[in-house]
Amino acid sequence: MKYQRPRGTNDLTPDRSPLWRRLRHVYEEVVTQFGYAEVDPPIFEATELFARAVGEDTDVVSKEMYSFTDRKGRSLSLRPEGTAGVVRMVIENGLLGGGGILRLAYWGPMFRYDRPQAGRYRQFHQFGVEALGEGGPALDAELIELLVATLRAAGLGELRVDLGSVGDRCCRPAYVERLREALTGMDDRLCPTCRERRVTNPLRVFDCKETGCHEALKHAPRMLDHLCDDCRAHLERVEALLADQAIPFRRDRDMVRGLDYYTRTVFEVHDPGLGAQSALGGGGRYDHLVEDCGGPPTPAVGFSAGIERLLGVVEQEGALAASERRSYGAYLSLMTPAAEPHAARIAARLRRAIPVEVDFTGRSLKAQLKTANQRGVRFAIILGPDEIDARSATLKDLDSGVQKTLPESDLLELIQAWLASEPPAPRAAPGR
RNA sequence: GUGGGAGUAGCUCAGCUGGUAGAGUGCAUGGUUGUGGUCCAUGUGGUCGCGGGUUCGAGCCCCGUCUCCCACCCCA
Repeated sequence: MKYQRPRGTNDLTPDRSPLWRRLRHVYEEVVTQFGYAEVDPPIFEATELFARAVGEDTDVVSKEMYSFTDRKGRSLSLRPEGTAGVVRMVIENGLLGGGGILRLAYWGPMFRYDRPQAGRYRQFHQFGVEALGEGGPALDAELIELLVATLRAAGLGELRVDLGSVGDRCCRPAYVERLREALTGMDDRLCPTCRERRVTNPLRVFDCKETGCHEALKHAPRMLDHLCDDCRAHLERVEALLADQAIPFRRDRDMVRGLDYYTRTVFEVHDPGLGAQSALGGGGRYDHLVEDCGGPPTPAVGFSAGIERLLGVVEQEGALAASERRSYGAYLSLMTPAAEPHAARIAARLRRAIPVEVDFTGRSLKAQLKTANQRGVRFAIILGPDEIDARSATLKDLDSGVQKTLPESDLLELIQAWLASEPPAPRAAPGR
């Protein structure tokens, strides 16, 4: 094979696109029901935006970005996550002036140079929401509820919500100091990178890849145990609201998310049946990001969810199984090229009501009907020399095998009559 | 970034101790003069991922490389 797709990318092939479209539809429905408006920032932005928003020291920024310089020497990067772009858009377009909560949703491709694995790709897709302008815990709970609602609407049953808090500007500095002290005590057991992190960004030691560091950190102090009163109250309020909505969750003291901008609430949703890459979505509060990016002080919360992973679970569990087949469509079989004008005229008329596919191949009628059957359409329309002469068409119901030749002007009427009455037997093959 | 498994027909896979590449499915044609799904017959199908090496001879052994899968880790 001469060309293959770049490592870690996927082709959305026709057999999977119907399911993809149904997920997209579920996302649109739920997001609309919760009052979120869709936005779509570009898939590349100034590298600096991501470095600033996500954090220079994070894995994502330091080694997973697809960065390039354009023809004028500017450094740009394919977006590794969605929040930074949305925040930039909000500030640049002055969307915060409206009062009330600004509720936004997005869906699109993200890029991270990572080692591919089941459920982990270099180009992957996320949908997510961002809610700006309100700092109270009720909004955090709403987002978790929205995420869970979407996953349930996609047909998932068992879900696990992990909840934590990374503190705020009141309690985090004190905790970081405490952590730094603890790290100093175990200096000899840390890798060189972590020894450096101890000075620059102690929180990042928690996502070190070295097994030795992992062991050493088992008993390091956790943010969750050192929250200030406000942060603790916030977390407990979120938990109470979730309990009230009958959303099962558990506290996760080890949760440290890979992006620097989070404050207070952080959460992830997992599917227990998924294996190593079990996180379907995650997010949290980011009360200072808008300000840090040059906007007015604005508290906010957001999350994103991985569509490929969701698709995997949906396929695996057979949820959303009913296929999107064009059971009401028609397949036009031409027995001679002379029927082409006739076919075009009929197709144009029928397409106002039903999907129509025309077979121009000149193959045998037998072969064309076989294809019609595979397409899963209800009707075949046969156009041969007799039909051309009489300006008629032969309509065949592929479910019952019944067929009738009639003037082309009466075709649509008969199709609609046949559609109104259920076919005698259930359809044999589901087609695609 | 680390470790393990795999790559053979469009698809799913078999291929012994190194000795002339197989099955199922799909596709095509026929059994049917202009009629699908089931069945039968016949046919079509290959850079054995790519590059190098060992050998009289490599799908099989060795080295390199690419890709996929699984796990660690991280996350979506």
